[in-house]
Formats: sequence, structure tokens, C-alpha cells
Amino acid sequence: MNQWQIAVDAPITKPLTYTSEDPSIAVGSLVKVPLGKSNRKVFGLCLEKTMDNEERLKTIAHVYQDLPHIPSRYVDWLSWLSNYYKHPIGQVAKLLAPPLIDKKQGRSRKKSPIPDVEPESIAELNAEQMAAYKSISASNGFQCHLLHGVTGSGKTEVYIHLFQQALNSGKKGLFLVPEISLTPQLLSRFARVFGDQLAVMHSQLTERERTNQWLSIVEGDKKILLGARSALFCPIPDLGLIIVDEEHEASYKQEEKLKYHARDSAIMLAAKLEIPIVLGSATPSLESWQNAKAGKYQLHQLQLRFNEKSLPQIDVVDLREHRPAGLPFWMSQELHDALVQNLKNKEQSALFLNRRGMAPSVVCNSCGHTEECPNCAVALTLHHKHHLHCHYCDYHKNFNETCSACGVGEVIPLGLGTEKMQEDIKEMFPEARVVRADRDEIQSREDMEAVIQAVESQSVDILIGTQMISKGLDFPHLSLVSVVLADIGFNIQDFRANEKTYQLLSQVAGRSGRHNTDGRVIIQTYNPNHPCLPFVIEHSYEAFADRELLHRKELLYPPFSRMIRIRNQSIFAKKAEKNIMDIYNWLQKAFKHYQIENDVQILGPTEAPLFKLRGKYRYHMLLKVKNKKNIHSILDQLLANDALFPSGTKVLIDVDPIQMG
DNA sequence: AGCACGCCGACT
DNA sequence: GTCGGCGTGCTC
Repeated sequence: MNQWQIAVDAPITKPLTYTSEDPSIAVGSLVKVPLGKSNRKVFGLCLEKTMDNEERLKTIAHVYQDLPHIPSRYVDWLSWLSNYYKHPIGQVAKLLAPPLIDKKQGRSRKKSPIPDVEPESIAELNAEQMAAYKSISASNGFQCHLLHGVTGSGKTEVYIHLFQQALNSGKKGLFLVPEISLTPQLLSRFARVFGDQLAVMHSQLTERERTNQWLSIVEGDKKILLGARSALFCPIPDLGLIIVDEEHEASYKQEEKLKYHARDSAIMLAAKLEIPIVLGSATPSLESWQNAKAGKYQLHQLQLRFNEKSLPQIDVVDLREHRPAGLPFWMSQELHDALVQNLKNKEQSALFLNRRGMAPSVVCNSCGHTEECPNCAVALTLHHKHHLHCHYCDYHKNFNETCSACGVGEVIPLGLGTEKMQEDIKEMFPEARVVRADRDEIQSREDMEAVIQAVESQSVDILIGTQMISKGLDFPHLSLVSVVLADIGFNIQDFRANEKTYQLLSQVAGRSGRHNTDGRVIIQTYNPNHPCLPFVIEHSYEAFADRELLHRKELLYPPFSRMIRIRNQSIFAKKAEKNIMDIYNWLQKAFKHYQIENDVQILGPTEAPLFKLRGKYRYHMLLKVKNKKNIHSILDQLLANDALFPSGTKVLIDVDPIQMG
């Protein structure tokens, strides 16, 4: 009797055993199997054939004959993902299948998500790019490359040449980008170069479109897949090259379900496939930088801006010394003058503020009461003059100017958001054409496209925006960029705070003066002595990274240790608190038992930074792992211990966490 | 995640 | 007596 280990789509850690005499079944087959007392049919993936003669096994109900087998190296990789990130194997397996696996393959040729553009030949590389290209393309087998190139140095050109080389040798390519930088600009660039060999995968596609793209790269004639992190799960046959652009981006980490890091998982996949992988960034993650310094990754540098423009001039303005004379509190004389100048010269300016809305909080001027969300322990944000909104759940209510707590005081909006900034700007420069790009204004890819189009066609003078405008965008006439309140970024308080601040500031700065005009950047802050600023001003990533790595080493933070975050939540704070203590005590015993007390340090447990979110109370602890030995097996034992997972509380394990909230 | 089992309250 | 509430537990 043939037995198969099947990863089934259910929250089960281990595979289940089924039997089948179907000769077409092999490792990597996509199947349906009966599960539970009702024998409902669920998705499954064949992991391996086993020989033990178990009795009373159920039989595989269906084999998807029309779909190809998942390559066995992808099956190995999936087992690694499940074990490393502690996620049920069948639910990882499902990610490798096309989303509409049960729908008839009506490959509708309606409208392709790939734009129809004029073909374009590949641009020539400059000497620096050519050197990087040559040394990367010389590697064979698994090798991880770090391409460190300043903003505007033309990393994309190098990528394109590398993909072209992969195509020439009959291989396919995978290009991962952060969701936010999968802009229409990038997409049409790749469409022009690779024509009908290009497939695309991102979250804005419908399931039908994603299925079509999946089929076209997995069993069709497409050769290059451009996509956000989920594209990593397309089992591409003959994959010969993976490139991860903006590898430092936090959005490569999925924060729910399978909490994988797409960059790290891509490296593991490349290792299993024995192919090269390229990580690209102007501000590499310290993990990758350290690996390059240690010789684990090959480092390639692009230090010139492609069109030989110099990097923009960066000025820091101390807002504490700024006493507005008819200017809003957030606008310094320097910024004002620079904006006036730019308007006069008909050049474009961008104002960056990482906060949307009219005011981040509202406070009573009599009793000091702050309007808070009833579901989350956060202040409500004011939008549109009279709307209070929670940025963490969908709670909202009307803004009442009389305090609801004391009944007499007047409720005052406090602080600055993009909406208020736009209002102030309109008042100061009524003739200026202003556009705002934040999540309130930009709901879809089309909206973003419209903004880009407006800026490109120079029908905008001042662009105001959040994160959204901080990366990827390339506007020739943008010559002034301001980080209006850099302090908002300074307030992050996990060990990556400096890294994130440096990255954000230099990304934003990189938007300025990319083409014809000299760029200028004005960083406004109440903390001009912030340790990151000198490095940002000097554009000296390496000096910043080396200093920061020294700190990380002293305190044994990643990349000199691994972190594992254990978080739980319950509608009852007491329940969650007891549960996290139980887990803590259990872990301490386990570490003693395995004699690794000195290899793992437990930080906490404490209330999570967002103690109450969507009506649930949250606690967490951080394991700082100096030596990985035994840690995964201890986590497996923890997960198997039912007493630590009482009803009414939910426990989550996050391996290599990025977000600590 | 489903889905059944099971053990208490309000109905014919 | 039995219909159905949703807490608990298992899935080859």
C-alpha cells in the first residue's frame, strides 16, 4: 500500500499520512484529501512517500492532474519555512498553489495587469555598473551578493542586465520589490525591456489575475516574475536568479500568519536551488552589511549617481530656535524661503511627514482629557475638522468641541498631520498647485498613478505625503525635499530605531535633485543632536553602519544574536498576564534543562508597547538568542504543550521580529 | 480553520 | 422529553 505524507490545509504542525494507488502522484503533487469526521475535502501537498504499513488510513481524494508538481527543492524549502517560522506546514504549502486552484482554468485574456508599452532596448552600463554586473554574473551555484548603491546610482540597470543574462542561458528570474515600490514607473520600465516575457504578482491583483500570472510563469512562457514578497511562493521552474531590491525594507517581513521575512526566505530558497541571489539597497540592513563584511556575502558598490549628479545638499534646521513670524509652527524661515524660491523657479518641492490627518490627538484645554479609542490604548486622530479616527481599528466618532469628560473645556487639536499641512500650505501659497499623497487620499494603484502622472507632467508645485512618497519615486523636476518633523521617526524605541531613522532620512533625501537640477534637502527637527544626523548629512552609510554595528555588538542585538518574540493576547488582561508568566516559567525551566541559560536571555515579559489593541490586552517577551542550538526544538515542545495555550488567550511566536508593537 | 461532540436552558 | 446554545478538542 502506497502511503504519502501530506501537508494538509489545517492548523496542524505535522503532515498527515494518506494512502493512494494513483500512479501519477509524486513528491510535490497538489491534492485534495478528506479530513475530520465529516471528511470535508481540504487542499494538500505531497511531501514524501513512506513505507510503514499503518492501518485505517484515508485515501487521497483528488489529484490536480492539470497542475505541475511543485519542484522537490521547493518542497524542502517549504519544510524549512514551516519549521523555522513555526507555522503549520499545510498552510505554508497552500501558498505554493495558485489562488484559484479549484476554478476551471478560464485563462481569460481580458486585460493584462502588464501595461502595453513600446519596447525599449537595454541601456549601456557605466564602468562601475559593468564591474558589479561582471563580478555578480561570474558566480555560479549559490552565492549571496549585496549590491550597495547610492540612490540614483542605477542599480536597476544592473538588475536588468543580470536578468537578461539569465534569460540568455535559458533560465528564469524572480525580482522581488517592496509592495510600495512596485510603482507603475517600475512596472512599465520592465515591461518595455522584457516585453511579453514578464509576469507580475502583487496584492492589488484579483485572485483571477494572480492565478493567471501564476500559470503564465509556472507553466507558461513568461520568464521574469516581478512582484511583492508573495511572488516568492510561485514555484518557478528553471529559476536561475533572484534579486531582492530594497532588501532593508521592513515590509518584506509578513506580520501575520506565516511571519516570514521575504529576503531571508529568498536566500534560503536560493541556497536550496543552488542559484545566485542579489540583495540591493542604498542603505542595507545591518544584518546584510555585517554578512558582507564577514565575507559571507559578496559586496559590490555603486558610488556614483548614474547621471553624474552629486548627492543633494542636506541642511538640518533646529525647530527649537524657530519663533514663527506669521509662519505655522512647523515651518522654519529656511524652508519657507526655499519653497518661495522653488515656486519662483517653477521647480517642484516635496514635504514629507509621517503622519496623516489634521491632528494626531485632541486635548481638553480645561481638564487635560485626551480623546482615546475605546478599543485601543491610543489617542484618536482628528480628520477633516470634525472626525475622530483610530488609526489601529476602524473606530471613529464625531469631534465635539466641548470636552466630553468635564463638560466645560474646549477640545484643542494638537500637533501636525499631512492634512493640516496641506491646509497651511494652501493658505500661505494660494497660487501653488498642491497634491497630497497619503492613505486617506490614495486608496488604489490608480490613485497613485494619477499623482505620479500629475507630478511628472509638472502640473504640481508642492507634493505633500507620508511614507508613500519616501521611496522609489523618481521625479526629474523635484529639487527640494523637506522632512518636516524628523522627530516622529526618532521616537521609535526598539533597537533598530537608529537604523530606521537613517534609512528613512536618506531615502527621502534621495528623492531630491535626481536629474537636471541640483537637489536640496531640509530636515527640520527639535533634536538636531540626534546621532544619525551627521551621517545622513555626509551621505556616509558605511560610517553609520560601522558605528551602529559596534553598539549592536556591545548589547548583543542582531546581527550578533537572533531574536524571537513571544506575544499573547486576551480580552481579559489577567488571563493574558497569567499565560505569559506560565510561558516564561516554562521557558526558564527548559533553558535550564538544556543548559542553555547562558545562551538565551529573556527580556520581559511585559505589556506590549500597544497594550490594548482592538479590545485585546497584549503582553510579550523577547528571547535574545546568542546560540541557536536547541532553541527550535524547545519552541516545538512549547507549541506542543497544551497547558500553555489555554482557551481565551492567543499565543503568537515571531522569529526574527521586526515590529515590536 | 471547520466540524462534531457534549452538556445545560426554554420550548412542543 | 428534545431542540439548540456555543465551549472544547481533534483532524491520518
